[in-house]
Amino acid sequence: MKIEENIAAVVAESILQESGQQVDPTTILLQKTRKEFAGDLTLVVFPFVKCLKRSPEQVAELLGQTLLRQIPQIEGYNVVKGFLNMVLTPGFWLDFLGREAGNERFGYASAKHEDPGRSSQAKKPVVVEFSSPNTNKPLHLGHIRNNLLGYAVSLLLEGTGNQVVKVNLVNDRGIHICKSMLAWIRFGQGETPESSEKKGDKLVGDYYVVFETKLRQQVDALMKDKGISEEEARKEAPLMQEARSLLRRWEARDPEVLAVWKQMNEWVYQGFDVTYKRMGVAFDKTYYESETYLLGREIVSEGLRAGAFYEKEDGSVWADLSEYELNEKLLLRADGTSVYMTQDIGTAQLRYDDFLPRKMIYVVGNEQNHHFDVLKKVLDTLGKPYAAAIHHLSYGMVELPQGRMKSREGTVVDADDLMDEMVATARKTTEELGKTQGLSEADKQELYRVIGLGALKYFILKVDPQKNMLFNPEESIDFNGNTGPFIQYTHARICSVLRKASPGRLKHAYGSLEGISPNGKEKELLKRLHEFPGVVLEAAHELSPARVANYVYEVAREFNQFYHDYSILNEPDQGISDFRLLLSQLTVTTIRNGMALLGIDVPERM
RNA sequence: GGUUCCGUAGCUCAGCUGGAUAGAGCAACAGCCUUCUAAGCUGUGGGUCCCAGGUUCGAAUCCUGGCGGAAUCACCA
Repeated sequence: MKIEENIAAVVAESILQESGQQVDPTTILLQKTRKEFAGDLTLVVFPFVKCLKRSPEQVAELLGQTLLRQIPQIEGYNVVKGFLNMVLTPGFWLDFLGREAGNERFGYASAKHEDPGRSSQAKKPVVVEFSSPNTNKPLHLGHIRNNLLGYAVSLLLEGTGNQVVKVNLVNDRGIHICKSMLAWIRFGQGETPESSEKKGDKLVGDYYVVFETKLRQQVDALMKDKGISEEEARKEAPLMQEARSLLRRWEARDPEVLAVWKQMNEWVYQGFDVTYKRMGVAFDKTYYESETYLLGREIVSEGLRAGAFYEKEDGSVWADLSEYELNEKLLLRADGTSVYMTQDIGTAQLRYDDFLPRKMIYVVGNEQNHHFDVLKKVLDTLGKPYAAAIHHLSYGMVELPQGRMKSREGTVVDADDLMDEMVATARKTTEELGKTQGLSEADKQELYRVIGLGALKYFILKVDPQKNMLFNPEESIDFNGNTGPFIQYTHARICSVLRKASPGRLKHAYGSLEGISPNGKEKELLKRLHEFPGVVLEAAHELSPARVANYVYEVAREFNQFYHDYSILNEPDQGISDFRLLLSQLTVTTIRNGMALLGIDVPERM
């Protein structure tokens, strides 16, 4: 039993004895003692003063005495106002260290879905959708946040015992890809990634820009010549009409159009693969909108027959959600073609049929909050059992100093470029510090990659997903302070110490903890490490990798303070030296596992 | 206009289900490398936690109302 539970039980019992009243277990609030007070755990006694009819100090004193008597791991206490600060025995902390220092999986939970004793519900997987790119443009900084967040959340859920299925939903059809196709057909002269030595997604993205540029010219001319509004001009522009016609031909399965479409998407996927691989993300399954929208269309038609939806005179199909304050929502156009919502209805069903998940998490920007409210309601209206299983993990936008990224203003931060820059900065900084002697060229390249990507990933993941975040391209991402490289550096530093310890030292050290009394810094660090499994659980529960990121930073900071003040290997007292070695060992595991849960690698040297 | 989210130091961000004197980093300034990696450590300055009420023994945290910002309310995705 955890000591916190033990204390809570004694407190509840004690209050029952004194007052005859049952206390609400949630009012027994144990927190770690603040640094400026003596003690390890603090109980807030204010909630109990009323029923015990005594002053806060008296209540704290009473509970303190009882706890001291009944719980052997408590060796003392002090009372400050309504706070009871308890001091745990060195033995408690040393037991913890001895138990976990050799545990490579410290912080991870056992796999619940493989546990035969678990309920069938707990064994069901969680599906996490992220990335979800369009095939007309390369990935940018916004996608980076999405991918890193989705991947880290998947790792967190896996790390806490869930079976996770990572899925990508590629939006490979629609007017946007037709625009790229049209521009390529009209102006491309057969250009291919091979002929131009461009990444496939970049090539297709460039034609999207060509389309928009040429369209702009036509629109401007139309507005000037005919004096019509921009909106009308966009509709009338020949290029726009051709793009529409291309879409219709695509939906009609015109072989010529399908061939171009297939070819261009293939180029894009090859490009995306390179980017995903570099980013370090991967998927268990990829859905394509071109393969799911038909199912969505069927489900909507069924819903219409069943009376869940209604048809307008022009033949379009709508859901009436006005009773939920959500207005009406189009589900099928008059010409029978589908919209985004139609497609999402289809994929939800497909996903449910494929995996029977207990939860379906969608990592999608907060600009789509409304879309998911509607989706859940529509599925609910259809009586779909999985409507309640849908969870929109809504995250904030990445903004630039001048606001959102706008392709028209050329302020989009390209994912590949950004990763290149980060790695280049990592190389430059590392070379300046000159600590890589003895590393092969390949090792060095790998190190630059690990540091550059670590800096980028940590920068993104340390921010609470819900919040918008700012990225300033003018200032490169920092490598000092609360950053990925700082944490990686701390890891490398500890590895260096562990390498220098004579072989077999660690094993021998487990036996020699008896009689050690950790000093202030050591205990701070131990207490911090003790929190790790709880932090991981909370982070998984809240789907917030930021919790882990900020925690790991605290660990690294506290280790560096300890490292600065005390010697590990040069400590003359063998017992203390062994203890510090184990402390370092557990710290390195915590950093490595914590970073791994974020999808960030840590180097052994840097 | 309706709905949702956000507002904490000059800047970027923490602050867990309400708990003690609100914390880091960056930037600025001042120190610390013949000792296990100085991408480190220490110190100084820096706050009306947007504002006003309310609930509470106790509010940055919860409620109400303002103010400011963002998103959304598409036959775009």
